[in-house]
Amino acid sequence: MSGARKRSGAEESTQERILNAAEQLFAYSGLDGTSVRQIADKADVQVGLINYYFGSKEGLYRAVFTTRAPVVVEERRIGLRMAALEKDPHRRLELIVKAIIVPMLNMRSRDGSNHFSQLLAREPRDPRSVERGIIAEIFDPIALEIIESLKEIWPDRSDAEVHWAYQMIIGVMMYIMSDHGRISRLSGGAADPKNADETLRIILPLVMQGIEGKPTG
Amino acid sequence: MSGARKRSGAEESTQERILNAAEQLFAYSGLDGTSVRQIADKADVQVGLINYYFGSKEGLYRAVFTTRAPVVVEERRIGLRMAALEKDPHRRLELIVKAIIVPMLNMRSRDGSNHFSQLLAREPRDPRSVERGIIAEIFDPIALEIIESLKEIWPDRSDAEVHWAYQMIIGVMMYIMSDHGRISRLSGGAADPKNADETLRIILPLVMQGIEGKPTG
DNA sequence: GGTTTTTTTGAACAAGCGTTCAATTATATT
DNA sequence: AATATAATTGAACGCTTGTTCAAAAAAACC
Repeated sequence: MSGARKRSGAEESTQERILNAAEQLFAYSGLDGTSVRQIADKADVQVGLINYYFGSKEGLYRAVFTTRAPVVVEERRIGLRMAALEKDPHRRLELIVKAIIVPMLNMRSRDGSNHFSQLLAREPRDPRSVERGIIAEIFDPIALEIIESLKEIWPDRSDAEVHWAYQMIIGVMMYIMSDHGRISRLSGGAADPKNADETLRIILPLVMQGIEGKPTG
Repeated sequence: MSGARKRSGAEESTQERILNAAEQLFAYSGLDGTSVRQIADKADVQVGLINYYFGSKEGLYRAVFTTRAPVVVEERRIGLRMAALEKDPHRRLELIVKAIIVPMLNMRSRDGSNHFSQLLAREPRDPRSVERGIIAEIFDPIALEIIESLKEIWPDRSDAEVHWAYQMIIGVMMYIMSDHGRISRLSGGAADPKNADETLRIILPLVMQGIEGKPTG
């Protein structure tokens, strides 16, 4: 039954197998909709090992984020540093927006963690996410860095204006990342977020125009 | 124990009490995170009555949508008809965008159904929502009507462009509706979607500018 | 006022849940 | 080779899950 256990040279550790299975199932069915036994089955592992390695089901949930999220955060940080080198405000802004969106699109097409983007889009939409504090812990710091970068471009804008602009970028991106076929269904296939390049090409000017004009007055 | 059972003249029926309790709990904990016993307790009702009236837990979940959603859909339809009377393209577009956003904001501040907006923002973010088909059944028709209205304003835009513009409006709105304090937390209270008027005042120009410029070229 | 239908009760059902643990096997250390 | 540590097994724990159902109460009907 074990199937793909010791296939290639680089074999997965037990923890990794559990994390991969958990990522996939949590992304599809959520924290409550996934049972530890489902995860254990998919990982080809005994149920007890989940508690042995991760303490609890929620511990495993948290572990998925702490192992996967740093990749996105680091990519964003690099993009932000590159943006800081650009003098032209318009181009600088575009680089900042790209620093936010591109790591997310990358993750979607990356082999090992294509499910994590769904999970990540899902988590902050859950009211109980606030209690867990995962998003606050992992993503608030980089979010504040991004907002600081935006403030440098817009010294005349108020805090609220900058924050709302930021939220608009995140909002559009998150919405598209968490789409499960409705966009394609409604448009008869004309618009499809599965295509990463196309999505960026369309979304970028939409977002740029939205946030670049002076909001009030 | 029963508490607020036969208080005022207009007393709630058993079904209504179950629906209200379900709406609230589903909004906060999701379909899987809510148990029928929690709902029964909150509604001050026997567990069996949920299956008696709604067949199953998912039947109740579905019933919450079919009883609450038509209000939003109808408000949008009315807003769309009003927009059709406006000749100026810019103002027409603004009325269409308002027809999308305002019913959602209204629902948030309405007494009986303030939790439904959270539930509604949550449902399409669940991958299994596609299997349930609730969103497709209830909201696809009005969505297509809105897109048709947009096409009338933009006869030169491609299907994909119009659909992406529509998705951007919905995306920003949904993101803000499903926020659970992060926007306020990050901005130190400067930006807070709890304030409906303020939210519309800020979001409207952001979205308008985003979709009004010609996307490609 | 008696009869039929609807609603409510209270309890039970089997199945699944997350977690624990002693016993066993494998790996690393000395 | 003997010992100590880590990983895995297999089964059990108590509890909650959604659903069912016969019996009792209430409401509607003729």
